[in-house]
Formats: sequence, C-alpha cells, structure tokens
Amino acid sequence: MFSKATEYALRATIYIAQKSSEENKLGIDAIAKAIDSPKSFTAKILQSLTGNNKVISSVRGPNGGFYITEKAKKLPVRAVLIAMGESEILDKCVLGLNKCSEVKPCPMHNQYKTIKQQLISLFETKTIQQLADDIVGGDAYISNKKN
Amino acid sequence: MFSKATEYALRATIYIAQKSSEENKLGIDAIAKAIDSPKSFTAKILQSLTGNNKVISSVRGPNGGFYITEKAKKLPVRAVLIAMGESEILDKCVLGLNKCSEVKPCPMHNQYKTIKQQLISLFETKTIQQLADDIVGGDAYISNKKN
DNA sequence: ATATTAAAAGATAACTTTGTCTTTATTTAT
DNA sequence: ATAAATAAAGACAAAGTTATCTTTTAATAT
Repeated sequence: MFSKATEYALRATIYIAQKSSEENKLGIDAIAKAIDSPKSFTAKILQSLTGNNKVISSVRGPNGGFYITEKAKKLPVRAVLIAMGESEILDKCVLGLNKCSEVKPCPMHNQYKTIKQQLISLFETKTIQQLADDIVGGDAYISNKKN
Repeated sequence: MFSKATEYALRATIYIAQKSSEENKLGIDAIAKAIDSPKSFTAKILQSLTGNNKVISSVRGPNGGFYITEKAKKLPVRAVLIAMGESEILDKCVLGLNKCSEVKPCPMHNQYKTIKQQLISLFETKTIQQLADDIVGGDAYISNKKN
C-alpha cells in the first residue's frame, strides 16, 4: 500500500513514541535496529518528519537524538503520511483516473469509495500515541526480526 | 494503491471487455488512446495478461488484436491483479512487517484487517464483466481524458 | 576553547518502474 | 508465394525509489 519509505516512517514514529521522551532520546542506530530498517535511509526519512511537518523532534550533539513531544503524540497517524507526501493515495481512484468522481465515477468507484472512507477515517482517528500504547500494553508488536 | 502498470492493466481489461469480441478485436492503438495510457508500455502490459494467466486473448496479423472471451469476462477483477503480480498488496501489513499476524499483530492490524477483508472481497466478487456492463449502461466511465 | 557526539546535508550508486523504439514472428488477404 | 497487418519480443532510455557513504553543522561535556 505505502512505499518502503513511508513504512519505515510509520514504524520509526511509533517506536520513538513508545520508547523515547525529551529526557531520553533515541539515536538513529537504536531506531533502525529496532524497526529493522536500513540506517542511513531511515536517517533521511526522519529528516522529512522533523522539518516543518514536525511529527518528531530531534537535537544534535551528545545526548541528542530523536524524540516526540506529548503534543505530537496526539497527532493522527495520517500526519506521518502527510509528512511523507503519501496521504493522497488513500483518496486516489483505484484505476488511476484523475477524472473519477461522484459525477463521473469509474466502475469501481461506488464500492471502493466506502472502503476508502474507512481507510481515511482509520488514519485520521488513530493517533500515534494510541499505537505506541498498544505496544507498551503488550497488545501489539513492531519488531520485524526473525525472532 | 496499485502501480501504473496495474492501473493500465485494469483499465485496458475493462475497456476490452466493454468494446471487443472475438469477431471485433481491438488494436493496441485504439486501446491506449481510449484509456489514455502510453502505447508501447500498454502493449507490454497486455503481454502479461495474455500469457498463461489468460485474462485477455490476442491474435496477430490483419484483423488481429485483443479481445476477451465470455469465460474470461466472468473472472474476478483480482485475476488482473494476480496476472500483474500485485495481488499480495491487498493482504500486506500496512507497516510492512512480515511477521504481522493474528498472533503477533502490528498496532494497526486489528482495525486495518477488517478494511483489508473488504478490499479482498471487492476484488474477488466483482467480475470484469460487471465493470464493463456499468460502462455500457452509462453508470460508469473509464475515460481519463480532459473532456 | 576544544573535543566529542549526533543529526543534517549532500553526493552518489544500485535497483525498480515507467516508457520508447526496433526487430521478429505470426496471421491473413491477395 | 508474397505482401501487409498486427502482436510479441527484446534492447534500451528516462525517471523514481531505495540505499550507502562522506562531509558539514550544531550541541554538549570537559
């Protein structure tokens, strides 16, 4: 569904929300290892999330690293997609028609529409915080390792 | 959601189902023009659909072209995804975790699962014929042109 | 101030996807 | 048989994505 970059962005964001705080930041090595992603590529991706979009925060230097503010934890998961420029794919025509709409629907439109709405709603209502909490609570996992 | 190639494949298949028959085949020029896709690239894609997977049929030479059998029209839309090797994306973990499952769910899993099931069901139950009929009946469109 | 640490920024490479063009093979019509 | 039409096959090019490595900048600790 999403690009590798966005998958890593989602995993990294959730991991940072779960493990870090402003007092206890995470380095790129720890993050990449935990979410099983290529380190340098993940570093690049995190830059997309720390800019103006501001899903995660970072500081350089000793004891620096990545963390997420309490405020940002309350952002919907879709904020990550927006920061990665991949939010539109939730809303795109499944046949790739740019004219597809209520007045000129593609033959999949009407049935696909209701699924799309659920997708959008899911990414819009779920917060980063909630996902992190599921992991802390032992109800979900984010490890991708062999064991 | 899908690659350009798969979008073109879906559009081409639906168009062929709508406009052609074994007695009245469609050339690649007509198809590419109708679905607004790059001609040579579309030709390549159609080759993927005419092989063993056999969603569409073709014959070379004068009065040759592409068409679809009545039997193939009854295939689910997912047959096109399978032929294009993109059927798995309907079933993939949204965070890209290969370990994600009922017993070890990612934090999106439980809610995303129900949406995925609807997606799979949609592509599994809708047939190529049904989509083509919607266009013939004037209830749907497949043109991507400016007007 | 200086050294150290860690992210930011930039250059580049490998791979994949998208797209084009040319040649070949096959079918039909004459 | 030959010519013409058309898809199949193959080689290639352009663009985008994924990934790595090096250099720079900023923050902290000493």
